[in-house]
Amino acid sequence: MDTIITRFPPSPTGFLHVGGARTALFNWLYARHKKGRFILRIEDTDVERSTQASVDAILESLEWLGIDWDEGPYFQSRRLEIYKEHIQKLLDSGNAYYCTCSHEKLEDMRKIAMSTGNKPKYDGTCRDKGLQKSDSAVVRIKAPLTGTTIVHDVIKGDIVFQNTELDDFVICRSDGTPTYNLAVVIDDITMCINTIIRGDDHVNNTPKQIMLYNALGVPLPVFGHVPMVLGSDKTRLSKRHGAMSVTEYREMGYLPDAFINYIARIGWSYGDQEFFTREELVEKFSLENIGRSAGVFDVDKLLALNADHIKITPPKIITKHLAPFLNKLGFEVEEGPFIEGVIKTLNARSKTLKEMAESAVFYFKDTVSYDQDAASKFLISDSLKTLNMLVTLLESLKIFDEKSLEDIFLKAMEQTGLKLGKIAQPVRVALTGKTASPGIFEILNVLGKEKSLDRLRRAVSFIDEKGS
RNA sequence: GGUCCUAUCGUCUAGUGGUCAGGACGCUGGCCUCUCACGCCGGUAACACGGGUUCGAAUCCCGUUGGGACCA
Repeated sequence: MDTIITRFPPSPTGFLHVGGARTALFNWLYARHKKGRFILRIEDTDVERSTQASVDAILESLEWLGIDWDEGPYFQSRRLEIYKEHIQKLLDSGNAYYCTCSHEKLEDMRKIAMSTGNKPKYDGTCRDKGLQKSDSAVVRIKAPLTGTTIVHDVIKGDIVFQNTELDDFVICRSDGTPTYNLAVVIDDITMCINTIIRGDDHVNNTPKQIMLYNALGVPLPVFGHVPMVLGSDKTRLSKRHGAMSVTEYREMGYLPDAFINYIARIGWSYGDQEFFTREELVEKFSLENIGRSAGVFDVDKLLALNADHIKITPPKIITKHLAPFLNKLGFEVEEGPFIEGVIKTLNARSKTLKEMAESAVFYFKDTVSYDQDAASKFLISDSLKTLNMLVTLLESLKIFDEKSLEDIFLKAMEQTGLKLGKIAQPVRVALTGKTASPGIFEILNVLGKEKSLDRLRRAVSFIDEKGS
């Protein structure tokens, strides 16, 4: 079998959005699964709206998602000569012709067609005139007048279009620039793309493109149109549905692997499986399992998947992703056992990295700030005796690990006759300032003897001061 | 308006003529427990509608309705 070659061709007119990311992902997954090639092409023929900033944003997003490309990025704006060459070929072979119909004439044509209830399409005035090139001439394709054009879609099945619905569309404007469909087809042909997976907003372009392949005498690629990703109200995803740019998801604290896991599962499935690592996605992806109907983007589900990925991702890797969030809160992160220990106490408790960073703050602060309610409830004179006892017991502790810490608390329970529940809360507030936190043995262990003792002593003096 | 696509719990989906219509998220009851979580056990909830085809349809066909996209 031939090498599978797929591509992702974004227009640099904005950031990479969720739908585009999924299209890129599907093409990438398919290429990787088939050990083929994945090509990135920037469709920047719309000079007015294309910006370098958008190109940068798109590349940055793809990199974050871990979608790498084997060729490119190619830029359409630098390929004008190639398009011209092929347009000339079409002209030479009689499959295209020059047309000098004016805008006004075209407009009239459209109005008449509409008023008589017909389709607004070019009537073929110049089709057989054999016109030569001139300043105001555009180039039109000579479309078949009868019959049907069938799109053999691997996802949707055969889609039949009546050729009478199509017309001699323009492939080259009077200024010599190619139109969208022409440029796409020439690019796909010259880049040897044999599998085109794209959003189903492109299905109506496909018959036109097939006509171009036929006119050029080039075999058709495999087409697959994936259904759209919609917002919660089932309309096209837009700002009012929340974040659209994939970089926003990075900023909200999602792991790239969780994000691709989630977007892959909109429209694609593998039996009952919900959770996939990147490797599993590559291994199990197939075009056959892409569904036919549009899917709604559900943040809750993304969140749940993110929590699952955070749970199973090794702390060392989480460190890299978490660091920027901690930095933003004003803390420097040093790779190593401390931060990894912190992560181990928090990874089952965090749905996002942002949330994890916020929960980790108490580990980094030199002096913990007590929540008012927590302090007034637990840092009270009743707790003084236990707190002091724990300080003494901890001071004498040689080996500071979770096991011996637990023994210490057992001892304190015996001596005070209190249950762990009673003892734990004041300690928790002393250590974290809050009533909700990871387990106290874990925290003590991560903090280490000195910091732990500091915090307990400070709680003691806090109570003393308050009492006097 | 025309063309095209589409229709299983609120959401993502499994299902390919015979299943108590399964899973996940959400919501919810309980267990576990040093708090909060995690985890575990249970519950809630769907085949859009109407005709066919068939001994039998979520599954096949045709309409209707709904949703979406594209073109203008």
